[in-house]
Parts: sequence; structure tokens; C-alpha cells
Amino acid sequence: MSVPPKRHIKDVIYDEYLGRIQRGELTHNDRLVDTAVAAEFNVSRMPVRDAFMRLAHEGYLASSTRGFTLPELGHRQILEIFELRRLLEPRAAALASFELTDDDLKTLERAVALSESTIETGDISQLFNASEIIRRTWIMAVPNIELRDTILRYMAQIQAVRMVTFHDAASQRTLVSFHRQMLTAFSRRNGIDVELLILRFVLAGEESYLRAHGAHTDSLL
Amino acid sequence: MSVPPKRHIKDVIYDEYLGRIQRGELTHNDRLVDTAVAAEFNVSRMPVRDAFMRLAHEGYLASSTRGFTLPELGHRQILEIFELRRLLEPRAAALASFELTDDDLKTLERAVALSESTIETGDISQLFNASEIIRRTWIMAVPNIELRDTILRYMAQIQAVRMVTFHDAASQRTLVSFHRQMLTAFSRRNGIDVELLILRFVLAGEESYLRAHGAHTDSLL
DNA sequence: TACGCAATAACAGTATACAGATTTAAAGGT
DNA sequence: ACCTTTAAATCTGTATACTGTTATTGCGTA
Repeated sequence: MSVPPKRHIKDVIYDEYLGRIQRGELTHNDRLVDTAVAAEFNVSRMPVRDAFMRLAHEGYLASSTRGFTLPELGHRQILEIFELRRLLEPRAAALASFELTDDDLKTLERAVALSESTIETGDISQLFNASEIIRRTWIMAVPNIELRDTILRYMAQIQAVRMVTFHDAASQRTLVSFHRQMLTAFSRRNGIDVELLILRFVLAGEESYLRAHGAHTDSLL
Repeated sequence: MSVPPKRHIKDVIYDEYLGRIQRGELTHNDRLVDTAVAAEFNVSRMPVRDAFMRLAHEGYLASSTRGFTLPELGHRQILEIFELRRLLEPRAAALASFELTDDDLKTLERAVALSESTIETGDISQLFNASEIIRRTWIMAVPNIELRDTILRYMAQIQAVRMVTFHDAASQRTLVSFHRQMLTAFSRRNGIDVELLILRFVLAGEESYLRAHGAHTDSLL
């Protein structure tokens, strides 16, 4: 008989908030307090606490003496993670290129169309969405599970970088152009092209970030 | 006045057991039960539970319905982590090569001498120790903290691989030879040499593992 | 208005208690 | 002896209660 897999409360809460974080539904103003969330779910503080502590240890949340918030990544930390991405993502994407299903490619196609439409509309949040869909689609196709999980771990960095770069028109056009190129490379299941393209993509992201960061810190002087 | 940094019990327990695991002081026969450890430390179950759950989520322990044990890595998982190591460790070691202090190099020198002495004595546990010292020394010198933490996370794989390869005489000699070469490359602070050497080292480890694994599974037929 | 200080509130860490699940042990039947 | 069923022990998940620490608030003072 089909056993309802009896999920633990803490796992339900964990998944729920991991999803919210990864979909960018939380802002830096949100303060998560276990007692409040516990009341919301009609459970005790403990499973919520377990879930939040786990998210904090994994880097998705920052714990303070006053609840949990989104982590504030330092400039240095962001640059360090760019180095990790340069090492991991080209290879991972190349591996994924052989695994993407036709459905995945259709998803990519729709997301790329969405991405390109934002050039006209200037709708940043749609560009956010499109980027996220594209990224998740190929990452989920990475057959090396350990590699995939390692990449998934620095979601917070991706968000932080997007936050500071998406408002720059030049970076925006570059991004959309990369999206189109990714679709092409993935569609051809050309691992070599994908590997090089993703490397260039990460490097371009780093450049955009440095440019935006420089502009921002300059304005503070 | 100097504030004693008031460490939480759960963090003390976490550090204690992380150390024991990383030093290889636990075997697969050991079953860790929070109530038992709690009694040992004269604390309640909760902080011990927090510590063990964290270790489990980080991959250092496997949780079952009956306490925590060392994780049993599958063949596939071990191979996947070898791929991660190929991508990360050459670069990380190259970065570390510029950061190693003279003290670090002295430590490496002693460890390499210890490693070489095991060719005569055949003392496997000493080879274990030497490998661990060498590895930890250069990893701790990696200046990119995110990269370093990522590498430190798959300690369990390292242990598992050592376990199955160290009893093979050929693998043993190869390992000792690599240790000597690492000392040379690190001493010269030659990033290029180090990068290539570590790549070859990881590849050799993978070969040894596959050989040992093949021999083992063959014997089961 | 700005600053320092104490009272207060909010929250995480820890303790204890209990319930649910699962393995091990025991008992009984073939 | 061996399989099946039942009972007991064991351990985790969750709930509730308490404690300690730290941020916040509000008051008094310059």
C-alpha cells in the first residue's frame, strides 16, 4: 500500500522557507522569528527552530540574537564565490547539456523569450524571474548530484549580485544576450560551447558586479 | 576586560565531535546517541541533538532512526566527489602555495618525512596521520574562505577513499612519492607546478580507488 | 536636542516531559 | 530449529517551560 511518507514538521518548514528564499520572496527587511512562524503553522517553536538553524548553517539565513534575516554578503565574500563559480559552473553546465530533456529546452525557450521581452518593457522583476528559471533548469539537469548541491548552496550570492547589477541597462542587455546564447548552446547539446559560454557568463557577471559596486561605493564618498 | 566568549554548549559539542570525526577517531561501529552523550557532558539532550543534526546535515554523520553513525558513501557518490575535487583542489592549492608560512613548510617537511618512513615500517596509521597533516596544512592556507570551506566539507569522502586504498602497497608508494613532490612544489611557492601536481594527485587517488574498489567487488563474486 | 542609563521586552539557548515510530527481544505456534 | 506475532526497549520528533542575553525603549540629565 502507498505509505504517505510522513514528513517531519521541521522538514516541511525547511522546504517551505528554502523555496521562499530561493524564489527571492524575502527581503532584507524581513525578520524571521521562530515563535511567530510556529504560531502561523500551529506547531511548537522547536521544529521551526530546527529548520531555521539548518538554513542558517547552509548560508541561506543569517542568525542573530534577534531572529533570522537574509545574510548580508560582504564584498570580499561575493568575489570569493565568483571564483568558486568559475571553477564549478562551466563544467557542471557542460555535463547538464547532455541531460536536458526536450521539456527542459522548451522551458528554457520560454524563459529566454521572457528575458528578451524585458528589453522593451524594462520590467526588472520579470528579468529576475527569467534568470532564475534558466539557471534552475540547467542546474537541476546536472547529473553529478554532489556538484549540483554545491552549486545550489550559494544562492544568496546570486541574489545579491542580481540585486546590484540588474538596474544597470548595459548589464541588463548583456544578460539577455547571454540567455539567448545559452539556449542555442544547450539546444545543440554542445558541451564544449556550453562550458566556454558559462565561463564567459560568470566572468561577465563579475565584471558587472564590480562596475556596479564601484559606482555605488563611489557615490558614498 | 577580556570577556570569555561564552560559547554555547551546542557549539562546544559540535567542535568536539567534528574534531573526532576529522581525526578519524570514530569507526563505523560507533553509534552516537544524544542522550548518552548528553549524560557524559552533564547537559540536556537538546544541545547535543543540535550539534549532531548539524554534523549530519553537513555530511559528517548519517542519521538513522537509531542514533548517528559515520556515513556510508556509495561508490557513485565517491566518484562524484572526485570530480568536484578535480575542479577545486588544483586551483585552491595553487592559491595556498603563495600563503604558506615558513612554519607551515616545516610542518609539511616533518609530515613528509613521517610519510616516507612508513615505506620501511609499513605503519598504515602513521601514513594516515601524515596524509592528514599535509592536507590540512595546505587547505588551511587557502586564502579564499568560501573555497576552503567547500573543500573541507567532503572530509568523509577522503576518509572513505583512504580506508580502501591505504592497504594497497602500490598505492601507498605512489602516495608517499606525491607527498615528497608536494613539499618541493609548495616550498618553491610555484603555483603552476602545485596546480598541476594536485590535479595529478587527485587523478591518481581516483585510479587507486577504482583499482581497490574493483578488486573488492570482484572478490564478492 | 543629544546623550547616558536603567527598566523592559524580545528572543535564542537549554531543560524536561511526552508521544510516535522503529528496532530488538521475547513468546508462541508449526 | 524456524517463522510469526506480540511485547518491550530505544531513540527521535515535538511540546512546553525556564533561563540568560541582548536590543530596545523611555526616562532623566546636561
